[in-house]
Amino acid sequence: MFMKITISEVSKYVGQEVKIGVWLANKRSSGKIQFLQLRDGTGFIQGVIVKSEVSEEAWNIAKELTQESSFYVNGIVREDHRSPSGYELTVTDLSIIQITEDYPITPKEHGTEFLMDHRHLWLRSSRQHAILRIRNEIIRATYEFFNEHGFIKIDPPILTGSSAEGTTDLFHTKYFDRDAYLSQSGQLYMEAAAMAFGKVFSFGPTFRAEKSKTRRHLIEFWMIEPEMAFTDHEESLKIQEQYVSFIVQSVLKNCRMELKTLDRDISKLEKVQAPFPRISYDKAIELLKEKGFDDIEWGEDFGAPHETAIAESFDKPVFITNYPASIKAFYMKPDPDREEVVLCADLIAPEGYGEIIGGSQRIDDLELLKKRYEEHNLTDPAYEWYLELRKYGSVPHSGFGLGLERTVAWISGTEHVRETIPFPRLLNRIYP
RNA sequence: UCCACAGUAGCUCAGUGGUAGAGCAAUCGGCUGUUAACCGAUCGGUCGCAGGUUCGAAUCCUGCCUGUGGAGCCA
Repeated sequence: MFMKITISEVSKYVGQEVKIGVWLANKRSSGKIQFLQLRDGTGFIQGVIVKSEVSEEAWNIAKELTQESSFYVNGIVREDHRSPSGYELTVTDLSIIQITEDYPITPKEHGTEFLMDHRHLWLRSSRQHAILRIRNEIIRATYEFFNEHGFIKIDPPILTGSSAEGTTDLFHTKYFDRDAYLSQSGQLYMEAAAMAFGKVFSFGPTFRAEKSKTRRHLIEFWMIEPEMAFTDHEESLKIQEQYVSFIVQSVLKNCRMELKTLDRDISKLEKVQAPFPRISYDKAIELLKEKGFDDIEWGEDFGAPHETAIAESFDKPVFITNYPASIKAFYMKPDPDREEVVLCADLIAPEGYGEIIGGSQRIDDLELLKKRYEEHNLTDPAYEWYLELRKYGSVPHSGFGLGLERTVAWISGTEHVRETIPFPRLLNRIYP
């Protein structure tokens, strides 16, 4: 009886005969020898089958194998310098589970539309594997970091009775006889959670019904939203840079193979160590004018080309701090020394990947928050509970939101966020 | 919503007014170290849809549909 193992474990079984459940990724044959490119979800390995060394039956089965056919393979694990992974499997026997016919994704190049129509199969490719394993490592490191730093995970609702910030378009649905919306941010609920548990974080999906159509946008995406009581903006920035450094270093440590598969320039990631540079909104405007952006004026928000230009001046992620209050969310706390700007920061990733974090210190004064409600016409009684957080033991508190897919795109060096989530929801795509 | 570009074989593309093409995939055959293997053969078409111009349209014109990239908005 052979050990049933996975491809990820082969290094422990050199010289032994093992059994692996696999799919055929590709095959090259040469008359009396066949090279089977095998995958089992944990990795890839080449199986070599030689006609003179196996039964006629096994040889004929191997000849019938088509791309993505499923089968059990028996073989002896061998170290081999000719293999990219260092190991090969000398096949001794095969038993077919299913012969696949007409697998749509061939070893040749394909266009994005075709691949996205076959996303359920595209996930099997080595490149998609690498990206989604890096995504998994970032998620794993996120839990590790926040648990180590005394945060507890709190899950905000996905169905809400009103919008969080009143700015973006929400997905509308029915809640029995009433109106409801899919969450575009858990933040307001996380503020309530911070007043109950001190330091909290959420990790979940968010939904934006905006007609955004760029490489940085998804309709459904995942956010990590920490919220911290008794924490000012400065302390929040320190947590943010430590957190981002931690996930980058975790990926460097635990996803070497994946980064290599993706041909990622590792030296750029190695520089991502806290502290990160900071530039005020005022200074950023000056910097942009120096770089030839004559059209930008104080009080305007930055577009993607502006963010990229600012990020180019640094080799680490950079915080842009203290934006004008007029272009930021209603709940952000004004700078006590300068009422027209707020205590906030966006973290811009290097290499043109754009904003990955938006954060701020929140207004803790009841009267000021009421005033902001009026200015923003937030008369919906569904917001009443949020005001009460400032009525019963209000404390200084700060929080931020990190966009998972943009972070995965940056760290993995993936051009478009649609490849950083298993089944992307895009403006014109809800299939598969 | 706006701007630009694209739609021809299962896939990736060439063909820009005169007989519908190539590579890959698939099928059959050959090859004992292949790395997107290679070699030979076979199979493969509503040229996005509708209308118009023309002796003749994949090709020119109009409208529509679908997609891609970007803008705005945002993470």
